Amino acid sequence: MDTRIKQLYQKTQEYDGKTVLLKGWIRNNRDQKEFGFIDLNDGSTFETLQVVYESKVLDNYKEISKLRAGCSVEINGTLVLTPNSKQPFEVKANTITLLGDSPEDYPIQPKRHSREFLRENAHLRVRTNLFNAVFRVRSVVSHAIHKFFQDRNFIYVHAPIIAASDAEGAGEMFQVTTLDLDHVKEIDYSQDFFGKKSNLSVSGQLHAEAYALAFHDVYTFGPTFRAENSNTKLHASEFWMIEPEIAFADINDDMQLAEDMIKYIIQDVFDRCPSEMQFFDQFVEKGLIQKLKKVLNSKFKVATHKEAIDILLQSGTKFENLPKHGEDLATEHEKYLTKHFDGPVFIIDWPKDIKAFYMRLNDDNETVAAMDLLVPQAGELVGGSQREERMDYLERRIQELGISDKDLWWYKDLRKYGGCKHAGFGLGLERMIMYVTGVDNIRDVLPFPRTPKNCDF
RNA sequence: GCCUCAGUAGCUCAGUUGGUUAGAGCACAUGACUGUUAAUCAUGGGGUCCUAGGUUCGAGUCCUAGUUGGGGCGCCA
Repeated sequence: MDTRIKQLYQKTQEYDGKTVLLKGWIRNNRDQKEFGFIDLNDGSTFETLQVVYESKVLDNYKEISKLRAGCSVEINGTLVLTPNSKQPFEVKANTITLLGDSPEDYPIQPKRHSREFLRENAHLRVRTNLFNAVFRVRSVVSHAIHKFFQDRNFIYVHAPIIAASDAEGAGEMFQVTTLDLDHVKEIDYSQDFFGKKSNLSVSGQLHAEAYALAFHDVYTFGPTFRAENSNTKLHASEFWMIEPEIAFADINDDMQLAEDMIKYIIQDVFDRCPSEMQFFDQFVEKGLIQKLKKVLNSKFKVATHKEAIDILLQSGTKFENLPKHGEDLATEHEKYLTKHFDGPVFIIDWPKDIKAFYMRLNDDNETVAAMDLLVPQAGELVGGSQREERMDYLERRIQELGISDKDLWWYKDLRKYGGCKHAGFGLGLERMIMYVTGVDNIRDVLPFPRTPKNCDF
């Protein structure tokens, strides 16, 4: 039975002097006259293992010394402690067998590559330190999110991925159809698969609300699709979102939940990915660990939209877009605000005209109980609101915004039957990973990113 | 969608005012080396200078179009 390198790091003393069988990929191979060193990675951990091999032990020494980065090998050897060396232990090989060769044109070399080059080799880039670390953290963050909610008795809801309603008024959607578009002359949606026009989901929120009004506390966690022609470091056409929804709760409960969740995720990544975090801190964003520790130990700031605009107006900064009461924040405004507050900041009480129909109208009749959490680098990390639970208010907003409500009858039923105040938010998984790792491009935290004009792999 | 920058060896890049045979580091190949760890040292091979067209005695360099990628902004939970 083969051993994983992670086990060797976890129980080094137990393996001292023992024979182990390892399978993995060569990261680097340095040979000398009578002996050589292989840096082996088997994917079980960020760390590599140094394997020492000697000509007097291996009968295939010459061949092994020629193996290049990328080769997969099987190694039978003995673990020895090396307390005086750079690495705590190494494996002295008894036998090394080549399993899969790697020709000299293997794109991943033991050197620095540009992110752009690695994006074009998305199938191989995960073999580098950076992407190995990013995608292990992505897995750990995903698990942390489930742990956080499950520990709090939240129900995990699988919202549908295909939906007919575009009630949210969100942007462009990917259409789903089985019509033979190459031949159909006039499109008749009643002849389409669902008998009506359907799209990939842009949000699971409305469905989550239905389940929150039965389970009290729920969350969704799944892929989301946006067909916007957005070309930025923060936007992808396919990404993952987490959308908790809590009943008998208001906007303050909502913000508290978001803050607790984000801190929980950060702590869990610190606990489970210390090597990865060290790597990010050293090579991706200097001071990352300190920044996140500070976030863990401080209360998130809160400012109303009006206060935020005032701060911008009084800043003396010349913005390309003039900050204005009642209007949305531009990217440069968000950046200024996160710098001003020196950490995550909730912007609350947004003008109703620039927010969605389902957000609860405040008593001033001008603003809604919405909150956006802004963080440096990842921009809008969380967006949420208390939902409008009052039927008459909801119907008025639907009318004001000219939304077709024929698909919303079931959503309104949630108010008609046992309605209650409730709230929720959406967290962009990729933006969370960007924030935690310091990686500043969303295309580098998605395994095979989809963006406009790019659906390779 | 708008603006902007770039494309030179497998990778990262340099390339002067338009001038003779286009360079470096890493990688690769061969060799040296009894503890390397982004090993080191020596030698060597490796180029459709993104594509097409144009200006010129002469284009990697200048012009036009296309294409691919980066960045900024917008759109956007």
